[in-house]
Amino acid sequence: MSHHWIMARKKAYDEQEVLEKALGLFWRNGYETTSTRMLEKEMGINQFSIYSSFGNKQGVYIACLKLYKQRIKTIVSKLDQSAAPVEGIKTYFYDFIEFSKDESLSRGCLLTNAMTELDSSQNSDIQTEVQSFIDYLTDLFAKNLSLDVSKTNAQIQEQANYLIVALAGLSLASKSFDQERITNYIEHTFRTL
Amino acid sequence: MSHHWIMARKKAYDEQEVLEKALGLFWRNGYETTSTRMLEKEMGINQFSIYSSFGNKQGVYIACLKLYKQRIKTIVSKLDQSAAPVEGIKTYFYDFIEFSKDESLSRGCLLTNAMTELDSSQNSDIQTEVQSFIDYLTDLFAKNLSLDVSKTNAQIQEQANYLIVALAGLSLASKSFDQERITNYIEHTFRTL
DNA sequence: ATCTAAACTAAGCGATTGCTTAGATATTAT
DNA sequence: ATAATATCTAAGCAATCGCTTAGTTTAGAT
Repeated sequence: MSHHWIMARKKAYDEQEVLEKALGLFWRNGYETTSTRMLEKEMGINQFSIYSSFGNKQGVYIACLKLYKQRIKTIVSKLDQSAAPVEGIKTYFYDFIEFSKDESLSRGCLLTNAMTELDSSQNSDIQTEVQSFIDYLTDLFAKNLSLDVSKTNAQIQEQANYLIVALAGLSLASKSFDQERITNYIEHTFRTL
Repeated sequence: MSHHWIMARKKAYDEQEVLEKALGLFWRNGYETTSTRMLEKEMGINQFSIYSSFGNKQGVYIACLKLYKQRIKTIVSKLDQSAAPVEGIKTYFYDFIEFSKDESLSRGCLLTNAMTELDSSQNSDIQTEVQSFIDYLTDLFAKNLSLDVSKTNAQIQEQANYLIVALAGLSLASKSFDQERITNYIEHTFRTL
């Protein structure tokens, strides 16, 4: 019993590295449309390896959602550190558009896409993953809005709620409408704040 | 050649009637998730009948899109006939929420759902079907806004563009956010107009 | 009554889905 | 070297996909 056999062979791939590839695939195609064969091809590893690393298809997807959150942290923390009330959020909107751009068209937000595509009754793990980010971002919006000391708490909550819905809407709209309409939408959105 | 054999046996179902069932299914589940077996069960007719009436799965879907347009005409024509600038559109937003409600949660807009789910490069027939409605509705918005004679043409175009994006956003948001947040969003949306 | 053909039922088509498994290969501790 | 075992390849699993087809039933035209 004194001898234990740990690691008989090294993994030929880096889990984080192949996840990046999977993220790109899911982001472009959505969950259902992406098959395990496509994942296999894109990630460059065998199905066996995928399942041994992530359990199942949903496991890969959830790992991608977490990676996505990590990736978007760049612009989120920029918002977090902004000292400009309202303007910081507006900048986040534009940063988001840039962040989710793929060639000419946008892929939208992976989290919003997940929310739209997957039934809310099923896939509660995914739903939790999305909801927690929404709540977190709403709080950040509220925090930024409260930099304007003339606003009441009630106003702040109302405006933060408004903006998070507007952002979700923007995510969808950016996938179908042209840049001019999007810019017009953002500018109009912030006109009341 | 003088005799021609028209109709050897009557259809046991009404095409419009079974389409209503299919519409409900597609609206709840989306295109990909809805299988031909599910359609068979819901429509109450055999796959053979489905394919002989509508060609293929996409044929059923497109017929449903057209039926949907027909159904939503109730609230669209209400907007068309409205003499109240801005307020008529706001009413349309609320009417739309009511129209797409299923029990407690919304199913969103079938056309917007189609736009989101289906790749814009593929399914050009579907894309055309959706786009024509968007253009039509944008024109109606512009027409309503122009009831306010103090607005310039440029303003009208800008605001109509803003509102159509906001409506698409609302369609998505209504599927995930609670009624209070939705109401708050609509009220805020119309504050600048 | 008989012929013709559209509308039905039910079985089945090849392709693809998510996932597993048998067996070869590589790496580490003894 | 040898034994042990995690990781690989590649084939294959049952289930489901969109769609078709063979064969029966029903109805109108003669």
